[in-house]
Amino acid sequence: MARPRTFDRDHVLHAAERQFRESGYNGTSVDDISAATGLGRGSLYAAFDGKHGVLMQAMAGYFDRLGNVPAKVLAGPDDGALERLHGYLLRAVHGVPLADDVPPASDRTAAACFAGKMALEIGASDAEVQRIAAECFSVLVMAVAECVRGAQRNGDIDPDADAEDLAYLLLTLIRGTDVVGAYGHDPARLTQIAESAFALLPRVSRR
Amino acid sequence: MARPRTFDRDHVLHAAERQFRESGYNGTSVDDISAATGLGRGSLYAAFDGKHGVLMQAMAGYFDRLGNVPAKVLAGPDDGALERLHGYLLRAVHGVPLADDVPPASDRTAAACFAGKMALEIGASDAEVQRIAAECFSVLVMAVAECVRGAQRNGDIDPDADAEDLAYLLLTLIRGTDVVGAYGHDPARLTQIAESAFALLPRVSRR
DNA sequence: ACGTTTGTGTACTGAACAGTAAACAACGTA
DNA sequence: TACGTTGTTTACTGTTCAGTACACAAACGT
Repeated sequence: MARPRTFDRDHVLHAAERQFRESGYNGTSVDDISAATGLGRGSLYAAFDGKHGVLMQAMAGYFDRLGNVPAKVLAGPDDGALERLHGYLLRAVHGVPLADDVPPASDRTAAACFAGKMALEIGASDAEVQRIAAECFSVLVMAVAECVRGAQRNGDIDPDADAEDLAYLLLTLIRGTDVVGAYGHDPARLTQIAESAFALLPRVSRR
Repeated sequence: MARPRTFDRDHVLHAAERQFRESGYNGTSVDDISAATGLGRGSLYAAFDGKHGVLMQAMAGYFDRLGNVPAKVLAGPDDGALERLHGYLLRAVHGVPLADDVPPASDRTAAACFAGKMALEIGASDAEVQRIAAECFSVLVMAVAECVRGAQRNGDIDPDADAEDLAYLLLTLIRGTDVVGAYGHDPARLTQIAESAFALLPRVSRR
C-alpha cells in the first residue's frame, strides 16, 4: 500500500474557491492557492492537475452544493410553494452556504455566485467554465420554475403566466444582485430588491 | 513647440476597453494593450500611466458614454415615458454603443456593462474601480427612476409604487442579463427576460 | 525490517510580466 | 537651420509566473 493523503479534498477545494472569489482566476497564482490551501505545488499538480484543474473541481463542487440547496428549500407541496419561493429569493441574494450549519455569508465576495463570477471573467475564452456555469443556472431555473408551477396550482400565482419565464426573470435578477453587491451597496438594499421583485409577481386576482 | 501625438485618445481607450472586456483586467497584459491600441509601451506609460491608468481612463470614458445615453433615451415628457422606459430596457440588455452611429452590439462581450464586469473582477480589491462602477449604476438608477415618475404622473404606472425601488429592480435585472449572457444564452432570451420584467411593472388599474 | 507505492516538499526552468530608461523622431520657434 | 520640447520606439531590469523534476516521507505487505 501507499502513503495516505493528509488533506481533506473538500476543504482544499473550498479554500481554493474562496481564493478564486477574492482575486479572480487570473488574479490568483498557484502560490496563492498553495498558501490558501496549505498544499505544496507538487501535491496540487498531482491531485488536481494544476490551477485550471483546481478551478474545474472547485466549480464542480459548487455545482453540487448549488443543486442540493434548492431541492431542500424549494421542493414541497403546492400549498406553501409561494412562501418557499419567497424564502429562497431572500436567501439566494446572500449566497449558497458552504454547508448546512454555516450561516448564509459574511462578506459579499462569498455571497456572489461563484459560477457567475468565473463565467463573466473567463467564460468567453473558456468553454468548459461557461458550460459548468450555464448548468448551474439551468438547475436553478428548473427548480424555481417547478416551484412557480406549484404556486400556480395552489392559486397563488396567475396560472396564465409562463413559469419558466418567471424563473428566468427571478434568477437573472439574483445574478444582478451579485454585480450590484460588487458595487459596494448595502446588503439590505439587495434584500429589498428581491422583495420588490417578489411583490411584483403576478398574483391571481381574488374576488 | 513639441511633437504632436499621432494617436486618437478616444480610439485608444475604446480599443483598450475592448481588450479588457475580452480578457479581463488581470488577463490583459501591457503588451496586449499595446497590440490592441497600436501604441508602444513608452507612449502608454507617458500618456496613461500604465495599465491601471488605462483602465481608469477607459472606465471614465465609459461613464461619460453611459451618462449621455439615458439622458437622450429616457428624458422627455410624461406622456410617452412608459414607452421610453420600455425601449431603454430592451436596448440596455444589449449594451451601450460606442457611438451614436454604431449598432447596439455584435457580440456578448461588448454588450455587458464594462463597469459591472470590472467591478466583479477586481472591485473588491480596487476601491477606485468600485467607486466608478457604483457611479455608473447610480446615474442610471436616477435616470430610470425619473422616467418611472414620469410614467406615474402620466397614469401609466401605479403612483403608490416606489419609483426608486423599481429603478433598482430593473437595473439590477439588466446587470443580471450580463451574467446570464456570459453563460452563452441566446440574446433573444435576454430580450425576453427584459420584456417579462416590463410586463410585470405595476400598472394603474384602469376602470 | 525491508521494499514498493504513493503523497509531500523544494529547487529549478524558461517564459511572461510590469515598469523604466535612454535613444530617436517630429514639430514650432528663434 | 539650429534648438528645445514633447511624442515614440526599443532595449533592458528584476520579478513573478506556471509547470516540472527530483529528493524525501509515510504507509502497508511481505
